[in-house]
Amino acid sequence: MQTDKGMSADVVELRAALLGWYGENARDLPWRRTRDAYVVWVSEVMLQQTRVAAVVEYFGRFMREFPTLEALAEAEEERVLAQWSGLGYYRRARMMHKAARMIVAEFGGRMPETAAELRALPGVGEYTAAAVASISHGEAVPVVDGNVERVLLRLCGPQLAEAGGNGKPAVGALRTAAQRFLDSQRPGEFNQAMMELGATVCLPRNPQCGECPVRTHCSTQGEHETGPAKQMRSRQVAYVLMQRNWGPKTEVLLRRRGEDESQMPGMWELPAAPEGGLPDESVVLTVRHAITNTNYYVTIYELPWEEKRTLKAPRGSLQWVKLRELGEVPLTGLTRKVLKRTKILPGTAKGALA
DNA sequence: AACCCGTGGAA
DNA sequence: TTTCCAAGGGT
Repeated sequence: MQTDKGMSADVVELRAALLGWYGENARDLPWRRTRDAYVVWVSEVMLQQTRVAAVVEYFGRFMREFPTLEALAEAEEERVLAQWSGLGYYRRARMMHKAARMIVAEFGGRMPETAAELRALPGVGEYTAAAVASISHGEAVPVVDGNVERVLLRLCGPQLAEAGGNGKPAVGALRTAAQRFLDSQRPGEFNQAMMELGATVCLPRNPQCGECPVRTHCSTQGEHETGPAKQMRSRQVAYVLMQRNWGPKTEVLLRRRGEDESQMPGMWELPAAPEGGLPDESVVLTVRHAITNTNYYVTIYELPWEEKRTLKAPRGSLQWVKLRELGEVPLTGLTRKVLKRTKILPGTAKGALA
C-alpha cells in the first residue's frame, strides 16, 4: 500500500475532483443522514443487488418498525420477513435478523466496528463489511461493487481489465486499484462518491462522459464491453384466488411455502391450481412475473371457497387470512402483485380485471 | 467457480 | 413486448 506522501499528483487531483463533485451532486438519501452503524448496515443489505428507488420506501418502514439493533433482534422472523415482503432476496432478511441476534448474544449488543469483524456476520461479505466500516467508522478500506468495478475498468483501461489473464479482471487487482485511489482521510465519502459516479454518470450503457468530474483521468472515455446476456427461460404457472365472507371480514386463502424450499422459504403465496387446469371462465388475471432468468407466465383462477377441498397442499399449509392481516404476512412479490391488481390490496391496479 | 436467489423500472 | 440489470452473498 502506498502512503499519501508517495502518491502521484494525478491521484491526489482525482480524489479532489471526485469528492468535490460528490459534495455538489450527492443525492439526499435517508440513510445518508446518519453514520449510525446499525442504520448504515440495514441500508447496505437492502441495497445489495437492489435499486436505490426500490429501497427508499422499504428502508423508511423498516426503520420505523425496527429502530434499533435490539428491536430487530427481539422481533419474530416472520415480522422481519413481512417488512421485507416485495423487496426480494429474502435470505438477506433472514441472515440480517440472525446476525442481529448474534450481536446481542455474543457482543452484548455492540455492533462490530472493523471490516474484518463485520465480515464474520452472516450476510456481510467483502462489500458490505467495507461499506459499513468506512462510512460509519472512517476505516480506510475500499468498496468494490458493480459500480466501482465499472468505474475502475474505465479509468484504468485494458491493463486492469485483462489482469485476470482469462479475459476477466482479477478481483485482487480491482481491490488494489480501489485501495490506491481511496482517500484514506475521507474513505466513507470517497467510497460513496465512486458508487454515486457509477450510478449516475459512469453508466453501463451511454456513460455521460461530458459530465464526468474525472474524465481527464480516464483512459477509455467510457468504452467498456459488457458480457453476453443470459438466456431467459419461460414457465407456465397457475394459482387459485379464493375468498370467503364479505366486507371487513373478507378472508383470502393462502399457502405457506415450506422452510426447505430453495425459493422464498416460509413465505406466503396463493395456492397452486390443480394440475389438470381449470375452465377458462374462471381466469381473472394473467400476468408475467420475472424471477432472475425465468419469465413466469401466470394464470390466476378465481374459485368459490367451497372448492377448497379440490386443492392439494401439505397438511396445515393452507390458511384463511383476513384482509387486515395481510400487511403482517410475508407475502411473495408475485402474490402481492396479484392481490394489488385484483384490488384486494391497496395500490396501483394496472393490468387488473378488464 | 458457476449458479442460485426477487423485483420492477428503464431501454 | 422482452430484455437488461442494480450499493452481493452463500454455496
